[in-house]
Amino acid sequence: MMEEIEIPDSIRCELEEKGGLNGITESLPDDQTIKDIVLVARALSDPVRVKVLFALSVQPMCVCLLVVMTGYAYSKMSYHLSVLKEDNLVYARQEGNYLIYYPTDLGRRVALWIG
Amino acid sequence: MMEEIEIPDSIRCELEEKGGLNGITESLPDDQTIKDIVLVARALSDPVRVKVLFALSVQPMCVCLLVVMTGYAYSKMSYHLSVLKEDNLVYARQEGNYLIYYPTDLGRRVALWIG
DNA sequence: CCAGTATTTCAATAATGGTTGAAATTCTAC
DNA sequence: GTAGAATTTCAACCATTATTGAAATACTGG
Repeated sequence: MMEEIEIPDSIRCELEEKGGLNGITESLPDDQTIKDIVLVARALSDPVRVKVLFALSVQPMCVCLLVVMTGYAYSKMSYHLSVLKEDNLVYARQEGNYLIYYPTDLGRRVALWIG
Repeated sequence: MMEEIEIPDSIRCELEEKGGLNGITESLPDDQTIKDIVLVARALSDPVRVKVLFALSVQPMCVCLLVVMTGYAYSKMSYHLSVLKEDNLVYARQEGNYLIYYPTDLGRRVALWIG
């Protein structure tokens, strides 16, 4: 994959100093890292999920509290929790009749991070 | 909005120390902040956009280079650039026949941030 | 003004993600 | 084991996002 391609002079110069397109490509995060970033980004791409992640970082909660907090129906909340869970930002522990959701380490870091 | 709701003891106690649901709700980021987070997250929720943002943070480029770098068609790349642009992570300047894309300050910060 | 190159826009389609309400699951307390 | 509460799952539907190829735009050099 070579640069036999017309590009403006202003760029050609800088680009060659950096090892051309190949040089730049090699300096980028690897595919797995990018995948991980995308997963977290997708989990945060809905306002209720961001809110829930922040809230759980302050205080672990059962679903019934999250339902009251957001005004969402159980099934809707459950869907959004499943997205957060799949992407490893929260996890749940059963306690009696209740499921209590907690942020994972990653979830806590992300919440701090963007807060 | 009150906590006249059944919740497990293990939570009730901690929760009340934190001012109940209302206390927690008030400690969360405001709606505008959450909206901003969601915008950035949506922009990063596709691998090619993440890659492009990183690459531009190393070296501003015309679209033709991004097309070579990714193997994407122009129209596809153009679409993804428009998403990054709308969400204020990149901007473009015309130079002769070329459009050169640069990261915005926000874009640069985000790239550092998640790198 | 003409031809050519770089890029965007558009409309149609495909894919993914979110919402809904009802039914299923899992636990508890009697 | 039955009844009841908390939560998830499911299928159907709606909404948003991504892909495609063709046509439009905007610039350059002659």
